[in-house]
Amino acid sequence: MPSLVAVELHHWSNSFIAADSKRWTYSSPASTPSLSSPMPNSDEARGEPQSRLALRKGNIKEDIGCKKYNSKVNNSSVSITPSIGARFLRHVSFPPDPHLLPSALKSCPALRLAHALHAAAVVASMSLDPFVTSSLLHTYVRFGAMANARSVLDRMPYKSIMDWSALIAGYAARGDAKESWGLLEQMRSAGVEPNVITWNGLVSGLNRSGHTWDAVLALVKMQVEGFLPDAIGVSCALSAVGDVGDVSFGEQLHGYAVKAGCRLDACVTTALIDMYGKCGRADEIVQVFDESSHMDVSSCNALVTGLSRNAQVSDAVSLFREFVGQGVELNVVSWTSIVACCVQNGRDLEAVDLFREMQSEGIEPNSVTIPCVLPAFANVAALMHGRAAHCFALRKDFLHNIYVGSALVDMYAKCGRVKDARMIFDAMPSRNVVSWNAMIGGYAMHGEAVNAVQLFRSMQRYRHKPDQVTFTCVLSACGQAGLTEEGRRYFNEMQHKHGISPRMEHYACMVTLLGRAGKLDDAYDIINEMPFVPDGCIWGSLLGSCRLHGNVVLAEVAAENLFQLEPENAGNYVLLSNIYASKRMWDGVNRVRDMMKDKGLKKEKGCSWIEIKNKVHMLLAGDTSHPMMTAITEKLKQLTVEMTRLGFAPSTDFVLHDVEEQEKDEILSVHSEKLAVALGLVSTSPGTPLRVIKNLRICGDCHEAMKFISSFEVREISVRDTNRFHHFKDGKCSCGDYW
DNA sequence: GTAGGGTTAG
Repeated sequence: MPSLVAVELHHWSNSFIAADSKRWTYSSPASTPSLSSPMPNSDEARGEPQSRLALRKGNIKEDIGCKKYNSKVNNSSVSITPSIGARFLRHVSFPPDPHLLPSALKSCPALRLAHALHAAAVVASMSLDPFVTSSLLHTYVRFGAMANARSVLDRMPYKSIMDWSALIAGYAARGDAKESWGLLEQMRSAGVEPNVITWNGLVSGLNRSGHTWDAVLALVKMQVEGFLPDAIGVSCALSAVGDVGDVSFGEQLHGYAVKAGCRLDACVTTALIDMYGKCGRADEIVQVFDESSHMDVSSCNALVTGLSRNAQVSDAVSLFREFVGQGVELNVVSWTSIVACCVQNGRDLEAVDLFREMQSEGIEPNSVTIPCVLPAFANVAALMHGRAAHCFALRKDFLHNIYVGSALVDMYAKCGRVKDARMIFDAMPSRNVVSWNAMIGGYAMHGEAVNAVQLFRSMQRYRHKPDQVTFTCVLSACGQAGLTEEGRRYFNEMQHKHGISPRMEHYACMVTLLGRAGKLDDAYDIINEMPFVPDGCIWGSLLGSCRLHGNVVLAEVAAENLFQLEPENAGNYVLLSNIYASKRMWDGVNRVRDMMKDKGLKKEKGCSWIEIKNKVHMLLAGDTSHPMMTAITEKLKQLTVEMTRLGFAPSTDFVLHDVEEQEKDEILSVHSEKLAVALGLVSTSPGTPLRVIKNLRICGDCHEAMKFISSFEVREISVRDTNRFHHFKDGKCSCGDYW
């Protein structure tokens, strides 16, 4: 019977919410008579968009969108009205039965439905039934509606230890440490003795809400008050200690766990590995793992992540392979961990391969996997893979997740689809500094400086605090758009208004910004004022600006510094030589030529920026007469034949998506691209013409294309224009790439 | 008929 209620509720809640969204979203709570005292709620009362309500569904951790979240407790109010209760009762087939309501609440999928059930209970005079109230309280805690939960508890004639504990854990998990401690006291004064579970709930909640020190202190206090922390409390505290990075406290907890006999508990092992990994103790994590008695998948995952954190990427990957070979039942966390490990260490193609392998193993990605793998798609400009991830996220209702949204914005921007990025950005129900940075950076990356600056202003209007990344994007955008004075102002505001000390990249942006505007002396002053030794990017930027404005004196200063920092970089010498040549200072040209000879450096083919630029322009413009185009077209034909032979067909979703984007006349080329990208990722290595194909069609920025060209035409190259500087070696971009 | 604490992936 309860399961039938659950099915009906689920069905009913969907239609109720769909039909009633306007009313729930926009109606003023004050306009409806209140049955009980104002019942606090959140989004409706604030008039926030309905999509935000989706946050309340299901797993709170997942919905808030972060592992350890810190969200404010709701204190606004909405009324539980008799009309809602009555409407609810008219809609369902079951009677308002005190035996059924708890079951209904147990399977309740949305907060507003819980409100309706609450209203129905009040209408049917069951709101004081102990089972009903207890269920209501736990349901409200589940949805994070703490003020609702509190109000229920206050009215409960009998408050059990479970009720108190749930509320305390709920407040702690929502970041309201003060309220949880207060409740603990109230609980005591009400004559209920807290137990280990109450304490553990407090420790766990504080840890999850990011109040890491509070969590550790709670564990200490628990012990002082005579409760012996068990495996659960120790695991939570270890997790908190890892975030704080206090390894000595972690070691004490380790010792305690041994004494208390819970060291070999699987969760303690995992938490210990995690803690040592976060504290940079790579040796300890292996030892703790080796000591554990059985192969626990969580410990395996923690080990992989721990090694990854400590820059032992190859070890992490080979260990993962060993686990696969040993038949360890790896789960979605395991696969996400290894994908994240590769992405974070610049192994994008390996990450993409592992992601595909994960899918072929039948492991479905979740809302953490998607933002982990998206940067890999973004970095190799695999737009179609990115879109597939977008479609998947849409189907799985992950788009409200702030990590998923931000990663999609970043992916679309890096793949040259700035408008798509903006669409995702605008639809995000909530944003954090990462989301803003992704969008502002996306604009800056594609030269849309005005949009970048405008968005930066809106960010401030929304009272979101910019960080150092935001300013890198904004300063770079200002430099590109020639907004010199504005850039200067932001550089000052960054330090004096926002308290952010400029880093190397901010100085590089300023040197570029001033240099480009012809204020070379100011640029030089900035370099001299820097609190650290300028790197090659800084001097390179100045040298580039000197080329632009024909300033030989400063060019010589910049070049001298650059030659010391990068003695083997032929591009620097060539640039100085070009500056001399533009002034017809042939002595200077000869001097540089001699220097290059002495060092055994040659002006390699393809070394000059102009040559590269011309090639990129030809490619991007789709110049079919270019010899490389013939090779690409030929390769594409081969791939298409091969794909057809292997029985691959382009996904309908993609085609429809493209049609919607009014790219009808490009459908054929999009098809080809998909085939090429798909097969390219299956069976080819980086540096094949496939990258050009992708860049050619989908990447508005020539950055990736340059990277590609340099990877197979010359071994080392330094490319600078007035906006950016790139140093390529063996196909890798090693400096000046702040994105 | 309800109900309290668990580690690891972004």
